[in-house]
This record gives sequence, structure tokens and C-alpha cells, in this order.
Amino acid sequence: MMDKRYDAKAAEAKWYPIWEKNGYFHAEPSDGGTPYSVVIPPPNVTGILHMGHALNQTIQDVLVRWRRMSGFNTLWVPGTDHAGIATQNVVEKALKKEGKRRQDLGREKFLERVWEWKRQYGGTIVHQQRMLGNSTDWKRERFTFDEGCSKAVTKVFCDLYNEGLVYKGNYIVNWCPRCGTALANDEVEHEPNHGHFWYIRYPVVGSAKGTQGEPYADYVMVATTRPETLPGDTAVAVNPKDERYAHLLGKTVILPLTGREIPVIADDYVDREFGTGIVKITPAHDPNDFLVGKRHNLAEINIMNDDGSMNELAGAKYVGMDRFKCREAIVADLEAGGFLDHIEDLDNQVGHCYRCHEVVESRLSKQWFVKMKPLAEPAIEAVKSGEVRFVPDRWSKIYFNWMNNIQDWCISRQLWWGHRIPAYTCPKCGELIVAPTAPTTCPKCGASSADGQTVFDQDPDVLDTWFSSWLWPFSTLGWPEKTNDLDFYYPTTDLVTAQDIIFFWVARMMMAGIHFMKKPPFKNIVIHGIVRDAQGRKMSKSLGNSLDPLKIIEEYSADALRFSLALITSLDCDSKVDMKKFEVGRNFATKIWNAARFMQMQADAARDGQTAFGQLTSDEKHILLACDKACAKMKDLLEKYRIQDGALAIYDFFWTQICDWYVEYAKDAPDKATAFAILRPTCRSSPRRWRTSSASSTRTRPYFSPSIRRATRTRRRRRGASRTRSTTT
RNA sequence: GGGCUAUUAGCUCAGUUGGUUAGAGCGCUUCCUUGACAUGGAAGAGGUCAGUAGUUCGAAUCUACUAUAGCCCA
Repeated sequence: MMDKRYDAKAAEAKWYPIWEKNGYFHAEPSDGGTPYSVVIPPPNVTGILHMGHALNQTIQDVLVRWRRMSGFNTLWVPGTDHAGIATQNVVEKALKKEGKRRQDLGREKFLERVWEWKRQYGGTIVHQQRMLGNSTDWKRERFTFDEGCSKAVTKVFCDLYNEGLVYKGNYIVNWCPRCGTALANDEVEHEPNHGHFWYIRYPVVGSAKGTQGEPYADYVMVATTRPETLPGDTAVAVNPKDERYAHLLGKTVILPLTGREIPVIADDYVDREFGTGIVKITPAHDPNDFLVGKRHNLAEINIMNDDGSMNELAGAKYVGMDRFKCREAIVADLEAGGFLDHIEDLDNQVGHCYRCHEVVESRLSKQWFVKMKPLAEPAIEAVKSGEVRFVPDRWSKIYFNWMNNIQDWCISRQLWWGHRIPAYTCPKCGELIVAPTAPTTCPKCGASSADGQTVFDQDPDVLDTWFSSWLWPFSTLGWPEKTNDLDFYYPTTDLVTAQDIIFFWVARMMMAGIHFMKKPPFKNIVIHGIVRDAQGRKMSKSLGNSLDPLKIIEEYSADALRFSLALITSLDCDSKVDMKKFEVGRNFATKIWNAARFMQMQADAARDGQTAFGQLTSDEKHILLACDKACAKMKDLLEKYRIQDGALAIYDFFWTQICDWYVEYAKDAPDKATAFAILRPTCRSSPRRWRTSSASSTRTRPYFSPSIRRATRTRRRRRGASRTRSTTT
């Protein structure tokens, strides 16, 4: 007799190791057939499993298990990414507890320390993924910083450099003073800020001293939100069509506090309606001003240090001051000098570092970039032509919008943990040499390291972590080596991810895949929503409103977590969840369990009676037909990626049709043996369809399925009854 | 400023080319602790589908505008 309740915990603990040990999820090209492949969006190696992962991986597991069931040669590649900033931060924090900084250890020792950390704690999330029940091929687990992936990164960098698509330049970048590194545009999060607009008077040179205690008679009024950048101003600008200020063109003004003379220039960039219609131009500290500066040949004065403090170019008084302290000091000095006209409140958007949330500074610095336009064009075309499809389709609009306005990608990071940039400098002639390994001879001046003195210095910076993840669909399959895996599984079939990394990751994979593999990296891009809390807020650590998937597994089971997620999640929008929402999955598991339990209680009737399949009652025919229909419906829905509807279809079929109706019929059926003989295969096919799978091995089913199978196994070899299976698959 | 999306029952959401009486889960009301299952069963209440105008024999569904909410990019 089966227990009254299904013991999920015991079942899940028992089955996953068996599945993994027996290699049920392992795929090999040599098995032939039609490939179906998916690469997992690699989670951050420092991460722990959150609801976003649970949802994302549930969707993938549904698709993967269904394809595996349907006979495809199915591969789902797991792995993690090395998360440059995050991982370095974690280890630096640990060091801090010992009173050390990474500089105290030196680069090599520090990296050893990070690898040590990775060995010890980097397995957390992949362990948690196993608890989720993912049917990933663990024998193929990859890490973006492992040997193969690193080889791919180096080759890609060198190739792109040789093609002129990677370049080094002095440009404005987003700078995180806390992390001490440059950030890409999309690594900056803009948040509303209650700030101020400071109106500052710049005296016009040549105007006579004013009367009534005013130092000058003529001013231009400039409004700024960042007065601390004032020492870096090299012009003020007006709109060329602005008649109010036409008389100022060609004149110069005096930059307050410095006494420096700077020109008044005309540029279309200036918005006549915003502020006073006159803006200060600080080319080294603002991206727009930088472009204006380039157009007008203005000097670029970088007044800030790496850590956000002011340097000597800001003026002796401010050297060493933190940027925000300096803001206060400069405002006070402006006021004292009579330059501050008035202050307004202003709500604006301020950029923050997506990792540490520090206010990001725009800052001029030497960085490496990827020229994106030439890479973007074929990637746009691939979606336009329908070769690659977004599901739902509307995301393609967002993709086009971004791709059409794409900007060059800043890929260097001033970190230690990451792929070191393979660029070297000749100490004799200064030649820049980009090569996979350190050069021994300078191609320009012939200097050779053989003399024992010449050392080709490698660029100290590392590459953005995304510079390795954009290769993920082929680096994980062995590229740049030519491998059977690549031949067979590339391009992958489906990519499943959330909307927030379409730009970070999906678009870039498209570009890399097409450029290096000559084929887009996947056929379908499935975009799902975000898991939110009951009030619709994003789950976040700072709000403390995160639901822990492991807690849900603990309380309700992994099957319940995943089925509930499938049931409440639409691809079209975000999902609001709370703990209670997961009851539905647990209840469904119980329902199936009890149906199986009842079947077992009736096993004798089914086994010993004479079955009469030639004379089925209309009700018996009906349930067989309904089962067929449910299966067909499921197939259709999954082909359209309608996971929620699929989950609902099987829920409804099993609960309403089988339990509420057919089981009640069978209790009083005229021929109980036949009635229950039919129930068995119908019932069994259902849990498989829950995970949408069937086939004859456990590799395709939810956890409780093998448990039920064992519990309900009949002692004798089943007779003809089981042959009705044909109607259920 | 540019782009995208949403608005359907108290709550969370379905409703796929326009077509009977607009569905589900949760919650709520009443009843049922009889032998698969109270993590259950039976019955029931609850919606002028955000608003306005239009297209149509017919609109939750298509079009335009308005209102409100949200997201992304600059």
C-alpha cells in the first residue's frame, strides 16, 4: 500500500544522483539523430540560485525533456561565468577582514587566492541547480574562464584586432570609482535622483567691472548639476540658432575659481530650452561634452583620480578631495566669490554601477573597444530574414531599435580577475603587439627577449566578462578547435533568457556567432518575464523581498516549484509570486499520487479480471480519446512555446477528466477489469506530460514519476492491458 | 526626447487568424471528516473586458485618440 502522501523530499534526494550517475542527460553526437541543443545562460559563479534562475531553467527543462522524449539527440550545456567584478569583490572583501588589500598580495598571489575561492565556493550554484532537477549534461559543464573558453577569448580578441574591429583609444567611459574600473554603457543603471541645478555666472572677458559691488558687468549664466567638474571646463556653448546669445560668439569668458579664459562656442548639441541655454563644456567628464570637444578641438582636462578624488588639475585647493566633498567646497567658493546666482531643485537620472551601486563617473581614459556597427549589420539581417526568431516576436523590435543605434563596446576592465588582454608593448620602440602569447621579437624594431633584458610588457587590464560569454554557444562546444560537438550541435536550437540581458548577452552572441561561426548561434530566442514579489516589485537583496527557491523546494518539492512556475508564468509578462502560489504544484503532485494509489488498490481487479478491449463502453472510449487529444494539444502548445497553456492543459486533463470524471466512472463500471486496465496507461502518461515527456526512461520525467512507477508496478508481467499504450503516446 | 508593453472577477492571470452564455487558480459563501485524495469533494456568488469614437452583420479581440501604470534606450 502506498503512503497516503507523496514524500517528495525522499524521492528527490534519491533520484537525482541516480539520473546523473547513469548519465541519462548525457548526449553524444555519435548517437546520431536530429540534434536539439540549448546552452544555459551561465549564472555568475559567485551567485546563489534565485527565482529568476528557477523560472529560466524550468522553461528550458520543459523544452529539453520534451525534445529528448520525442527522440531528438538532446544536449543541454550547463556552466557558470567568472563574473569579473563580482568575484573580485567577494575575494577582496575576504581579504579586507584580514586587513589586506589585493595590492598587498600582488597580482599573481591574488589570482591564486581567487582560484582557491572558486574551488571552494564556486560550486554552490551548480549544486543548487541539481536540486532544481535540471536535466543538464553535467559531463559537459563549462566555466567562462576555463582553458578552452580562455583560448576562444584570446583568439577572438586577436582576430578582431587584426580585422580592425578591436581598437584602443582615449575615450570617455563610465567609471566606477569604487570598483576602480571602466564599465560598458549597459552596465550603468540610471536611477532617479533629487539633485540640484546650480546657476553659475561666468564673467565675459572685456566687460567692465560692475558697480554696486559686482565684480563684472557682463556674465553668461550656466546651469550645471555637477559643479565639481568646473575646473575641467574648456568652453561654454550655446545653440547656433539662439539669438539671445549670438553676440557672445567669438568672445571668451573667465572660468570662476581658476581665472582661466575659455571660449564661447556654438554647437547644435545645446538645447535652447534646457536650463539657461548655455552649457559648460567639460570634455573629459561628460560623454556629450566629449563629442562637442572633438568637434571644436577643445582641450580635455581630466581632473579626477581613479578613486573619484580630485587631482592637481582641479586646483591646489581641491587636490585629494572626494568628488562630492569637492562639490560642496566648490559651491561654497563660488558663493563666496559672487559667482553663484541661485540654486534650483532638479530631479534627474544618475548612473550607478550595476555591481556595487556606486555613482558612476564619466571619465576620460585609455580603453579597448570593439567596433560594433560591422558586427551588428549581419546580426540585424539574421532576425529580419527570419533565420533567427524572437519568441514572443515583439522583442525583435526592441532588438532592432538597439542594434540600429549601437555604440562601440568598451571591453577593458581595470581588474585582475579575468582574461588578461593579449596586448604587449615593445620596451624599445613602444610598438603595440597583439598576439595570443607573449612576443619574443618586436616586429617593428626587432628587439628580442633573447637578450635577457628586453621584456614585452603585457597590458595590465582584463576583458569584460561578457567578452567571454558572447562566445558561449560555441566556446562550450570546443571552439576554436574543430570538434564533432560543434559540427553536430551548433547552431543551438533554443536560447531561453529574460529580457534584461537581450543587449548584454543575446545581441552580442548573435554578432560573435555570425562573425566567427558564419551562422547565428541559435534559431529561436525565447524571452520570458521576470519573477516579481506579490506587490509587483523586482526581487532584490536590498528590499529583502526575494523568495528562495530552495525554501520552496524544502517546503513543497522541486516538482511543485517547477510545475507552479510553469503554470503561473506567461512568456508575455512578468510573474508575481508569493509562497502560497506554489501550493498548486504540491497539490497536483498529491492528486496524481493519490490517483496512482487508488489504481494500485484496484490492481487486483485490473489484473485478475478478463479485459475486453473489443467492447469498450462509450465512457472508456471517451477517456482514451481525451487522452489522445490532450497529448496532441500538448505537442502543439509546446511547439509554440506556450508552456503555461501546456501546464494548464495537463492539469485540467488529469484533474477534471481523469480524477473527477473517469475515476468516478470506473468505481462503478460494468467491467471493472477493463475500466482500470485503461486507467493505468492513461494515468501514467499524464505525469510525463507534466514535464511533457514520456519515452521509456526516467531521463524525461519529473521526480515523482519514477516513484509512482515503482509503487504501482504490478507483480506479474502485464498482459494485453499495457498494449493500449498506443493510444496514449 | 525615442521605443516597447500593459489595463479582463476581490487578487494573480488565460482568452493564438473578430463568431454561441468571456475562462482558470487563489480568495469568498453554503454543504460534505462514508473506503484514492480535506494538499480533498459538491454547489454557488462575483466581470457594462480602463474610457471615448470608429471599422464590421458581429469587437475583450482590429483602428484612432484619451487616461493610468510599467519597462528599455538617450
